[in-house]
Amino acid sequence: MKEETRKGPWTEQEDRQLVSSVGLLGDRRWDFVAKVSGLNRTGKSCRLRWVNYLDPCLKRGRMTPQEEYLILELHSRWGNRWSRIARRLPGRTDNEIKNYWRTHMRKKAQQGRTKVASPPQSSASSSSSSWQQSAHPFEAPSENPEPCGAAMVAAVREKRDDGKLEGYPMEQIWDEMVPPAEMTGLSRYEEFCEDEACNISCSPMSSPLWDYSRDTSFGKIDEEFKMFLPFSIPAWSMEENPADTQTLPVHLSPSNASSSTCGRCSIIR
DNA sequence: AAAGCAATCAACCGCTCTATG
DNA sequence: ACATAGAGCGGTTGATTGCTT
Repeated sequence: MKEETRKGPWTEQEDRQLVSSVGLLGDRRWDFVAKVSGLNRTGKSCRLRWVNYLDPCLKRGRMTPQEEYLILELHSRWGNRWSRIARRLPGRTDNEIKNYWRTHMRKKAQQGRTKVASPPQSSASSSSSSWQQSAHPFEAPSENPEPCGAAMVAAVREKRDDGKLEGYPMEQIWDEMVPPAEMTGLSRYEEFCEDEACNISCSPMSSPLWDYSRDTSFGKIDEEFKMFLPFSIPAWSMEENPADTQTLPVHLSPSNASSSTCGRCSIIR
């Protein structure tokens, strides 16, 4: 009988195990990492934990206005392509951005959309003229009847999805919503048109063991890898009944798990 | 103080994509 | 060309936290 893989929240112990394993094995081949680490988790789960929480490249804390703006802008262009958007926000994960969008931005967009969809009869219709007066996209709508930036984007998006812009040129939209240059450091169209060229990403963590591992069968690896690990592996995965939870003799933290440089954030790790 | 509600975020699920044999 | 496994992605859920009444 094989023990079921663990689910749910990660413990500190598991985190440490994963960090040290990734430090040694690299952040690829997650099934392998999961197995060798002795964690009773799926590779998928390990990857997620690393990517969304343990990776030293990650930023913590609130989104900055610049980041907020970028998210808004990129979402208007790419839709729910979270990972793609995340590549433009170093230190932020797709999951984080996705959550953020769901809670903050979508709300804003919806607020604005409602206003756009049903403009006050007395005003000069929902034409571009009213949008032009709106303040910075991230200013809260408050009593201001004008749609916020998110609303503009939402409205524009609806039109674009249609394939029609209905006489409202993108250039104009950009002019209305783009913040001062120093805010994003981007040059609008050029910046976004390059698209896939923007591969700001962490290069996979290299590991001396890595090349070795990919050519080797698990059966063989199991024994051979034990000697590299800073903690003892229980009978674990190869046995029917992985026994104890081992304690780590090492003091590993995300910042000292390895000494390679992260290409995405330049953090020496 | 406590109950109810909303917001937030970590984690899982199912699907698709990609690399490899 | 096809099958398979692993990785990645987006959507969703559930637990936790913070706020309001």
